Amino acid sequence: MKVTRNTQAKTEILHIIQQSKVALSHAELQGLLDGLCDRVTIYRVLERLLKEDKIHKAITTDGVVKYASCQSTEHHHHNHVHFNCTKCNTTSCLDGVEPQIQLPIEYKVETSNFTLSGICPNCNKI
Amino acid sequence: MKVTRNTQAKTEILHIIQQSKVALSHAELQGLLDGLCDRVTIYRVLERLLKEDKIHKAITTDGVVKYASCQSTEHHHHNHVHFNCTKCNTTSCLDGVEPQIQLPIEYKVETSNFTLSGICPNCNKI
DNA sequence: TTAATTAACGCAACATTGTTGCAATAACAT
DNA sequence: ATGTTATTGCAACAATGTTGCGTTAATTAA
Repeated sequence: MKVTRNTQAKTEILHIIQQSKVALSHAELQGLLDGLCDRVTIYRVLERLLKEDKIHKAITTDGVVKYASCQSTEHHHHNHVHFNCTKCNTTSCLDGVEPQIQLPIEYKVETSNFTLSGICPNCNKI
Repeated sequence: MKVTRNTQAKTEILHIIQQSKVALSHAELQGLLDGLCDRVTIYRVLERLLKEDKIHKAITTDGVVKYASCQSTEHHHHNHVHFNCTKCNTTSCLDGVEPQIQLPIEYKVETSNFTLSGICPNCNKI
């Protein structure tokens, strides 16, 4: 694979993820796409967008994989925190928040996933 | 459900998890149990052990759910870090390590999942 | 020790999520 | 416009997780 093509599915999926204020699961994307493309295509497009650093993955505390767009212009900076609200069931990036971790140097970290679960400010008000 | 019973399956599953130095997935447990009980029973026992705070859940950076025993005598203290080695494919608790996170007070945190992925000290030597 | 109660189990069936192979399609460079 | 091939759709499968229900066995009480 040398060139990557901007197909209809890829364009639309990226657009949806970029418009969304919250991270979306495969199933949620499928719903929003409303039959534009096949289930399998969604998986493959997401894989490609991840590789191209256009989106990143977040995993909720119960193991659901969600996707969000990369806001920062600098890539390789995905060690921010995600918050999953158990009331409205949304997952969103806490962009400003960065965890400080001291770990033995013998560990070589490649990727990370920090997810908090609880009640978001919006649901807390109600 | 009022009383919880110490069944053979529950006893053995907890034993395996407590003996293990690494966190185990459902599939790994099933392999180790070698037909002692049904697949479904493993799910139900794990659920019960979680509720009883005997074990805790860790989710790897690619969404695999793993289970580990709770070392500390104090419960409700599960915000430690897990490390997932991509080489030997093991997930283990970094017991000493605790992430420092500053987040807006409006967030009410209930559970958390911090997982790092990369190369563990053991595999790094080789 | 035995009998009664019911938590927990096994099994079957299903739902969801993710993967793979392959022929058809559609981006895109020329 | 045409050729190349990345990407898609479809079908089939694998893995993971859930649910209902009749049976089994852990525990309590007689």
